[in-house]
Amino acid sequence: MEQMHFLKDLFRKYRYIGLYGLSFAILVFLLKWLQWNFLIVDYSLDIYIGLIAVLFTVLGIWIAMQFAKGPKPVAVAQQKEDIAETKPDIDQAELEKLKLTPREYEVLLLMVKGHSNAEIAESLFLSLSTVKTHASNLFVKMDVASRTKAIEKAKRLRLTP
Amino acid sequence: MEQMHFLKDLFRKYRYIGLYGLSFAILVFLLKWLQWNFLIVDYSLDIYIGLIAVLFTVLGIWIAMQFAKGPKPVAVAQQKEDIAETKPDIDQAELEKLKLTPREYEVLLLMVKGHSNAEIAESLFLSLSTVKTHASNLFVKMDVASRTKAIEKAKRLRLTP
DNA sequence: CAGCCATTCATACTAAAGTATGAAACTGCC
DNA sequence: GGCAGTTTCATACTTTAGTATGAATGGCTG
Repeated sequence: MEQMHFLKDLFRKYRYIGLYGLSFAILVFLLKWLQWNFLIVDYSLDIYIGLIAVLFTVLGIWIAMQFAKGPKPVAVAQQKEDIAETKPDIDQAELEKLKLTPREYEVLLLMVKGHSNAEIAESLFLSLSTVKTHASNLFVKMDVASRTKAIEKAKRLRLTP
Repeated sequence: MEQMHFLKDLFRKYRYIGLYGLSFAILVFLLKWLQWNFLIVDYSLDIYIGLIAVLFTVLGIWIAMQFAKGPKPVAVAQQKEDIAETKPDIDQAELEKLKLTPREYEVLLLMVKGHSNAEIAESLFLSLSTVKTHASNLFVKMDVASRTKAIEKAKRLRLTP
């Protein structure tokens, strides 16, 4: 039981790294395939190189985007500052008054985008139960009675991009 | 004078694209250099490919980060103007596409304000049942599955003030 | 006037949201 | 190590939202 739980935790922690690893592996296969289908037919090496360059540039952008919107355990304060810099539309003062936890804020962001609890659970790799807990605590802190009111208030106080 | 200003604006707008182009050019030179210094010495092609992959992944991440840092002061000002211009009015065309009945639109307006079905019923002097009917028909016409998605779509398409 | 549409409401049902409570594990801090 | 706060999850429950179906009314129109 203990070990099962340990493995579960391990999986959760390194899920993203695993995903990137898998993606990388798939790319390598893709490259090998390209190598056989382009080089053998005696196409220019430059084209092959170019393809790789574009492919990996896209990969890099994708990775950066994943990290940008992904979990940031400690760097939430930094993230908030970044948002404050890039999206002047957010009322940082109002946001801090509410004392939302990073996770609660993430849930709020997806809520505002119109996602259901189930969808939020999938996006954040959480159980439905956990999302409900975050949502409920969120409503208390925001002093609202439902998600629609939370969305309205978030928009009105400019708490979200 | 006019033309100078125009060129200045042009430069400002496409400065980043220029920078990326320049970076890209430098990279291509770098690659050619690598090609001569590795391939000629008969190193494995795979190592060369690997280097390119890593290099362009990093390039991709860098590009993404540059964009993540966001549009600069001028762009932001422009963005604000756009918002100021476009926010107050309603996209009549999009609204008419949906063919909502007047009553359905009233319900939608209150929905966006965060009201529950019960509150809407009170506001419009209707039974809860009727509000539900309007809401349900509304969702079909808007092609959404829930009120939160309807709210998000209404905001996005600027169907409400 | 018959037909269409909008509006209203009811009933009955399913699905989702929201609340309450308890619990386990981790983090950062003194 | 103990403590406060965060995160995660479960279970059980109530409330609200949403769907389906049917039906009555009134306005408008060809």
